[in-house]
Amino acid sequence: MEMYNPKPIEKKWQKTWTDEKAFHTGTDYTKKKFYALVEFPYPSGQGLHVGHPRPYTALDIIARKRRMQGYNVLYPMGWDAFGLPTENYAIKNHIHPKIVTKNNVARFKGQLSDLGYSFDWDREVNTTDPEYYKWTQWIFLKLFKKGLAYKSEMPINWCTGCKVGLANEEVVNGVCERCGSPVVRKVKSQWMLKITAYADRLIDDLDLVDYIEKVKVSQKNWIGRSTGAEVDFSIAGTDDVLTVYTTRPDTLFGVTYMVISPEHPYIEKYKDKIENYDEVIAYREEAAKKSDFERSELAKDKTGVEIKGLRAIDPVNGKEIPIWTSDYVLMSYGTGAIMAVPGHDDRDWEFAKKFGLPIIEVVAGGNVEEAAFTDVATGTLVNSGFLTGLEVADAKKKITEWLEEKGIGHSKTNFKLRDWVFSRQRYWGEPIPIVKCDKCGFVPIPEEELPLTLPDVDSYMPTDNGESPLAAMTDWVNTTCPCCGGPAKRETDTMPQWAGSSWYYLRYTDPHNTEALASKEALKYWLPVDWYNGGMEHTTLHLLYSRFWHKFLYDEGVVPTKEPYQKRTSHGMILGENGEKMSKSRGNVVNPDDIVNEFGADTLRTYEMFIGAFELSAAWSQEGVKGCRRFLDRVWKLQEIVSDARGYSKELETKIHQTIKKVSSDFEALKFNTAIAAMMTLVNEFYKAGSITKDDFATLLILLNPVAPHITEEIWEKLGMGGRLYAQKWPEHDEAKTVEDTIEIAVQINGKVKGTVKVANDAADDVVKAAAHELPNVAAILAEHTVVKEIYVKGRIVNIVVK
RNA sequence: GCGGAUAUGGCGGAAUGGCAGACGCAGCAGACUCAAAAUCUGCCGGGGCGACCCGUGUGGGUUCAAGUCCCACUAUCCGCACCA
Repeated sequence: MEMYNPKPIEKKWQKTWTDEKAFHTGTDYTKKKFYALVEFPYPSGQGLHVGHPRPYTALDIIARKRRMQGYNVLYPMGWDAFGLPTENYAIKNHIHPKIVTKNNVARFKGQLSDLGYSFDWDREVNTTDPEYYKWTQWIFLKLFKKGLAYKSEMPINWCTGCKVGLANEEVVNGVCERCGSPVVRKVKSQWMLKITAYADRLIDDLDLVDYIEKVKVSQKNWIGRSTGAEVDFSIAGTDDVLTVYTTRPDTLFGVTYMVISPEHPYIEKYKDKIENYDEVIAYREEAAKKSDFERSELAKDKTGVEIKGLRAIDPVNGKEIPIWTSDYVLMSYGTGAIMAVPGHDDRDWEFAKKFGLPIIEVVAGGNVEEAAFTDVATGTLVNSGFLTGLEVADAKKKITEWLEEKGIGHSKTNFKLRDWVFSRQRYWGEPIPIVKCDKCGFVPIPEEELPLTLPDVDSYMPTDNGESPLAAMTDWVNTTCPCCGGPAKRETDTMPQWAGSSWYYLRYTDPHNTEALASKEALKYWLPVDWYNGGMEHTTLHLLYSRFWHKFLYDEGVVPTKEPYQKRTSHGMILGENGEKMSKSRGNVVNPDDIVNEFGADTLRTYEMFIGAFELSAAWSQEGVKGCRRFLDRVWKLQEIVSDARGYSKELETKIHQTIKKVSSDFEALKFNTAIAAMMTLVNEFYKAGSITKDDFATLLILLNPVAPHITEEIWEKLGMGGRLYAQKWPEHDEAKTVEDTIEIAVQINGKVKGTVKVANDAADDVVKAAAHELPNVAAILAEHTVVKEIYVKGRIVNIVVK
């Protein structure tokens, strides 16, 4: 028999599957459906990385299994192709991003094709295709018309050297990654999407879906819903109040100072009253150099400046307290001002200690001289006037009622979630379909004019003043107002990469539709996505943004479901051989092409699934790859022992049924490593038996087919099994046949294993116990001790407690 | 800082509270070979001649029984809103 040679086999079957339209998604909407989705890749210049095949293979296994189970399966693939790296590459090499993208996509597609995935390539989408982004723009217009897209002054990272806005990632330790110049925050008018309007539903509707728990937790934490109160503090000598948000209104009697963000408008408003204005402004300029992230870190050194000349009055006791400014208070959360309760908040405590501000205990239970006491479950109020003696929860309720009665505060739900900054001063993104007219303001372009295509430009560099490269295209920018017909200018910012990926799963259901983003029938049939797998790194933002858009489209009557994804799972990263993240600079990147060339695609697929627990990161091992190739070689050579009868019959039948059961359930639980281990064990058993029947082999081939589709299809054909393997029915196990005739029971004395006994699987309890007592070393111990207790766990263990 | 996760042989990892180390890699020994590779067979956590003893990051606890449950630590990794 010839040796297993994967290359021609894989090419042959990839071509056959394409010719036979084996994985073409049907449009018979009466058939039961299954929509499997993996995150579409960003087609980078580096080509495919061995991290990509992990999730793709996992859901390819599920998709292939579902087809064998009789489902109409949608398993699509596409390209999330707008983005910074392509644009930066284009700038550097003077190649149009369109061309760069086209080349990268071709490379990625070729590499993916070599891996034998069952994608329906007729449904390929590309976010940079005007026929695609036409609908991205259409969704934006809908949002705009509903008042969910608005302009606001937001800071950007501004490189003082390159004179361009930078992505957070391009800012390293406060300086520009490229030129090393300091980066400062510069305020710019930007498009925002009002995701906060959906904050409650984005949390509450998590009850409707089956996401792995840590994904739900990360969504909830990101949204960060908290309930507390807004409280007005009068400013001494003015009619004004300083409003703060607090989750601990119960600690109002413990307020010893207030802190406002360096950007707080009162600094300008009370410029004349502030005695040390210059010092305050100098501090603000210093703070502007730090990111929110750096600012909110619990740094050992808190910084801040007292605002002299401005004092606040605590509404509960009329005490006058100082107002400070510090960069740990962010303008972007709450009201940009806090009441400081150093006795019961860690950051306030640090600050008070550093600047010698008083600390008052108002909740008993800790030692506020040592540390802030923040436990809300056990504390009782002290030194708190009418709140003294109450539990924290009751005090919160009572003080909130009191504040509302007096008209100086009210309960308030707050979210950490902020509105979505939707503008980018970049070329390679979807143009925002808005024009600005001096008379009419911001005017949406008419829907029938979509797509608003990106004009070709020669230079993709942002302009010196921080505008998008599109701003330099005067022919394109100058237009007429769709409303009044007068002169108007186009919006020159583009959308972020998140835009295209927020709705791509909808387009797959009907990718060539020219009338709508997808037909009602297609959406009704295919939604929701049954199973969406992606990286943990996308489980907060991408998932949140696409859920937000979906909910909006649901409100608009465009989609029929409240949630886009019924089930969400996540995979771990593939690390380099040294256990570090794979990267060019570390020199530990493994290219899947090399593995396919040397061992074959089936080996790569098998290894990626065998490497470890799917949800955990795993280090690559070239030696481990060899082991998987060896396994496939052994499967191939099973052809030599096929005969009319099995070597041993009953035991092998039991093993086969156990394997069907385990592989079927392990695939569903994403436990591919143990499923493959079980198939390896079965192959070992086949060899031990010496001979197997065609049917035995057929069962193994079907089970292994989703993992290693080419080799199994080839053997299927060579054995003359009839038809195509991909079109076979998934096997069912017979529960009765999974039970072994005799079982081994461990025998323990005081929890220590002393030996095992073999008994019939239906042996009565006392028979098993008697057998256990007869074990020589057990009998010896029993002769010298008294039995206190004896436990028999059926089919597992006997534990005899003696003294 | 905030949020999430992880820790088991030389390595990747397995184990509904019930025989720790399945399966694979590496290693060792043997078979085949002039030889090597490949393949096949056996061994393979540590200590001890042995009966046995020790062993799942650390320290406590619950239980007849703990890698698994509880409490307190330690270390490492990932994300943090303009990377995707």
